[in-house]
Amino acid sequence: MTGAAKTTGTVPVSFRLPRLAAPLYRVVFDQQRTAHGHTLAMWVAELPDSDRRVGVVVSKRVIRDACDRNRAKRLLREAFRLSRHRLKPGVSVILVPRVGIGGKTCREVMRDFERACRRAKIWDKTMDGTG
RNA sequence: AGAGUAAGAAGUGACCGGUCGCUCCUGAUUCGUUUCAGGGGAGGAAAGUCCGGACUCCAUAGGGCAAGAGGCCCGGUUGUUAAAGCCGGGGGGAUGCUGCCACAUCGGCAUCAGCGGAAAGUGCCACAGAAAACGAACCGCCCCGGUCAAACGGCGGUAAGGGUGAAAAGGUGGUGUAAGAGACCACCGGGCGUUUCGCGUAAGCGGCGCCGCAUGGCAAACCCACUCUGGAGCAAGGUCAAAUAGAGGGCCCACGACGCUGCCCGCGUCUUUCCGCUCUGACAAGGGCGGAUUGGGCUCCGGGUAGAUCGCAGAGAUGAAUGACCGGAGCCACAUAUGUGGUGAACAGAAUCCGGCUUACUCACGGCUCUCGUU
RNA sequence: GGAGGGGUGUCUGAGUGGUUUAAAGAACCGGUCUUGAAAACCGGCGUGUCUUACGGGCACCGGGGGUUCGAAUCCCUCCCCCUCCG
Repeated sequence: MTGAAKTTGTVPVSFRLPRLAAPLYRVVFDQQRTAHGHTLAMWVAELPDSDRRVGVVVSKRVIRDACDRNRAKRLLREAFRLSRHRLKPGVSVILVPRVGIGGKTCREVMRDFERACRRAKIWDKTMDGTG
C-alpha cells in the first residue's frame, strides 16, 4: 500500500496525459487486441510516433447517468496516469468502462487495470521488485 | 441536556490543511504548444424544459380579425412595458366533522382551490324518471260527468305526499281551500337597488328600501366582457475563409488574321476566327442557321461550403476540465478517563445567461412538541 | 442544447364526456369439415382482486392528482418512447 504511494512520487512532474488523435481510435480498434477486467475493457495497439497514450470511451448505453459517466471516466484516467510508467514503451490503449465499475474505488480500478495489462503482456515486470 | 414528531413549511450552508494531477486566465520564460509563479474552477436542484425575460436574426405605416394566455382585494418581494410566480393579511365560497328534534339554513372546528360572466347566445345533462328546463301531472288528492255503487271518462284543478335521479323548481309553522299552492301571513333564506346610510384603502360586510321571489347544473364545453401577447431561436446570429465547380474582369502563351518583308524566324497590332449550307446581291459586302475552334497558365472580384473564430461570462469546453492519496474537525457503532472500526454523505455533473415553477434528495444549523435539570 | 409528436388486452390498433358490453383484426384455445393438416365456418379468449366454487362484483386505457353527477376522453404534474434542427 505504501509502496504504491512511493511509486506515485516517481512520476515525473512534467508528465502530461496525452490523448489519441481521432483516426487512431479506428486503427486501435481494428487491431482487435483486447483484454477484459471486471471494471473495464481494454484495446491495445503499438503505434509509431506515440508512446503510451490512452483514450477513454464512455458510452451512454453502458452508464446512463451523466454523473456516473464522469466518475468512470476519471477513474480510468487516474488509473492510467498512476500506472503509465509500468507499461511497455510504444503501446497505446483505449479504455472502456464496464457496468462493474460502479461503486469501485481508485485502488480497485488500478488493480483491475494491472491485471488486464499483464494479460495483454504490456506490463513491464522488471519493476515488480519495488512493489 | 435528552427524546420525538411534522410540514418532506419557508430559509442558510455543502468543512479545513498538505502532496500529486487536470483545465482556463494573467505575467515572465522558451525554438516551441516548453518551463515557472500567481489566480479562477459544478448545483440547490446544474434535471424536467412547464413559464417569462435578456440577447440575436427575420418581419413590421396605422388599425382590425384570427390564435394563445390570465383570473377576488390590499401590501411586500423577484422582475418588469405589463403580467405570471412567491410571501403576509383580508373577503367571499366549496367539502368534511360537529351543535340545534328535523328541514331550508345558521353557529363552531378543520381542510382545500385553477374564486369575471350561466336572465348575451349556442350546446350538453346518459340511464332512471311524468317531467332535466320558452314552468313539469306517472301514482295520489279534489271537482265534474257517468253508474244503484264502481269501473271508466275530462284539450278539468292541484306541486301537500309517494316514487326516479348527481341534480326536481326556497324552508318551517299558520291562514286558507273542494283539494291545494307565496294565494296570503310570521320568521328564516334569496334577488334587485342604495351616484350622497354606516364601516373598510379595496374585495366586501351590515343597515335601509323594493320584489312573494318560476327562470337548475356544466364556462379545466363553445363562448361573452376585460387585460396581455409579432415570429423564430445560441444548432439564434456575426466575421474570416481552403479545395472543387461555375460566372465576370485583367494579363501572358498558343492558334488565326493583318502589317514590318518575296519567304522563314522575329517583332508589333487586333481578337473571336475558320468551314459548310442558305438569303439579298453582278462582284465586293452583309444577314441567318449549323459545326469546329474559344486551348493552357497566372491574378483579381462576388457569393459562400468544409473549417476556424466571435457570440462566451470573476467556471467554461467542443474527442468536451473538478480527480486521487494522506491527515484533522464532524457524524455513526462498539466497549467506554479513552480507544478501535466505519463513514466522510443523498439526489446528482454546467454548455448563452438570468428569474419563477415542478420533480429527486442527504447532513448540519434553525423551527415545533414532550421530559428533566439550573437560574 | 433546442423544437415537435406519441403511450389503449400478447401484437396491430379504433374510440374526443354517458351502462361506450374498451370496437375490429392478428395470435391463441375448442368445435365442424378431413385419413391427417391447411384454408373456410362457428364459439371462446385482457390483467388484478373479492367471492368455497359456478356465476358474478369492483378496479385498471403509462403513474399520480384535480374539474364534473360521471373522465381512456377535459386540466395540471411526473415517467417512458420516437422524430427533426450543425
